[in-house]
Amino acid sequence: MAARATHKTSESSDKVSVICRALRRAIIEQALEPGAKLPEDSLGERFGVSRTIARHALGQLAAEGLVELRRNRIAVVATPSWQEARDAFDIRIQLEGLVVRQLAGKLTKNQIAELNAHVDAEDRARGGTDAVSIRLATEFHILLAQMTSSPILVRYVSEVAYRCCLTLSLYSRPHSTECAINEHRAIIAALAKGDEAKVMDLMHHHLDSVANRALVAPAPQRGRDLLDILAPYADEVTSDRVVKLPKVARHG
Amino acid sequence: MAARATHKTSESSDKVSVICRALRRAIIEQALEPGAKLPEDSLGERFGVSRTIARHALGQLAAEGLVELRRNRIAVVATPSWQEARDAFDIRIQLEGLVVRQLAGKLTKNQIAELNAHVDAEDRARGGTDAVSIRLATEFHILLAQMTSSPILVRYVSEVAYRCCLTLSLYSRPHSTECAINEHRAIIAALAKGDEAKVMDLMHHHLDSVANRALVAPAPQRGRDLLDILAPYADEVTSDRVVKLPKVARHG
DNA sequence: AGCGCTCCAATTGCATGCAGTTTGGCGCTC
DNA sequence: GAGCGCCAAACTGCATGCAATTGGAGCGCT
Repeated sequence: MAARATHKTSESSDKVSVICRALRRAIIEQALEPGAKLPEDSLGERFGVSRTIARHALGQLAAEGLVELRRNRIAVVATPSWQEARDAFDIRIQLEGLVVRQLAGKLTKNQIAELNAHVDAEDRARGGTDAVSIRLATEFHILLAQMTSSPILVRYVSEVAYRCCLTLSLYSRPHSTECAINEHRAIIAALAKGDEAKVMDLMHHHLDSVANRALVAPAPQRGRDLLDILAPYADEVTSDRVVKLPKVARHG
Repeated sequence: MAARATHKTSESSDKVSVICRALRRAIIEQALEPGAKLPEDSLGERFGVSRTIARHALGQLAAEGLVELRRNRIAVVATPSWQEARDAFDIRIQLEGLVVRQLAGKLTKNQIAELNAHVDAEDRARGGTDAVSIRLATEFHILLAQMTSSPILVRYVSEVAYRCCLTLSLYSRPHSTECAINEHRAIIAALAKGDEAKVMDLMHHHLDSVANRALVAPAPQRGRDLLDILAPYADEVTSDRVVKLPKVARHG
């Protein structure tokens, strides 16, 4: 029972890691929505630490892509563009393909039981809020990744799954988690049977359908900053006056 | 001065990012070998910043997997296990497959020229040290990733490529970069022709062969004084507080 | 000599303080 | 009323200081 897969890279028990975990969870449960401000002072006060620590935690979360940090500006919860969301799902499909390929036919009975227990928990949570359902669904995938015992794979799958979580809260409409739960069960079954091709296919379609359910309109561009949109166009302008557009209000 | 296409996500111009870049480069050029100690004091002294900043930089590099951080212990350059190295290459193959799939047939003339120029540089560097060759080869892949304009893909490919760099310095024998250079040229050609299947295949075999050439047997490393190693990297730091000469005696 | 203990230098963990930058509101002008 | 500039509050960037922990040298015991 080697469940003690503590990542040596980070996530020990120092204060920074605690704050990271708390914020990460708050973000993926949508308690903190994309764009929410995260001033160092407030965080420090809230968690009973100094600004130094809060700052460090924000740095870590920025490295994971959950938080956006701009010099001299208040940190905010990341608001991925639609295209970034799409990219994140593409990457996720590849990575989780790697996971199930490694896992097919190699799961112990205990592991299968653990997975089933998790999905049961997802089932029980169906009555609750969407946020909790989404978190549990995400954690199912992370649990799978952990079973590979590959720290690198765990880290990347976790990160990208959290990112996808974030985009779900931005672009998805009221959620229907039930089919996802069934797909989870199907994946477990195929993994147990050791049918690698089948499980790869299942996982691919599972993630693809989640992505498609979530990322509906090709051009919502909600919450996207005008300057970002115009950035590629400004590159071709040679005048030095393009740098500063007046503060144009977003229509909306 | 030409407009810098710096990504805003991180790597701006604050001191932490500068130190991260310097250390990252020192690590992938094997000036800092896996296992090398990175005390906050020494880093701060060398780069002319306070320990707070050095610490923050170490945190970022740890998040990228280049540095290992253990509570109350001196940070060290990461020493991936052989298995982790193998996993990193597997992930890399998947991610770079995504890159070339997106890029096949979509490159502009300028981009193709840029790629060719880079490989030319690799060619010229063949007489130099292995470290530089390895860095250039890695940067070729990162350059490809950047052409997807997908920040997420760029970040993950960069990270995992750096990690692979690290393992190369641990497990590879005297390098033969020439075939890699030819493979780079072949990839460019296939990308330009838009032959997606071909380029996927080429990239897959390219990375696989690099991995197989590299991951053979461990090689022992010798240690050097940190401050000496970092001397050339500290030049980029613009601070009057930079300490010019090491004043820490090496053992013996 | 070999083994364990103690103690101190080295180093990290964290808070606080100060300086520089951004934000947003207020009043002034047109 | 809309725009512009100014100023204080809020906030970040960074250095420094102090307490806690580590590890290793030196010392004594067996």
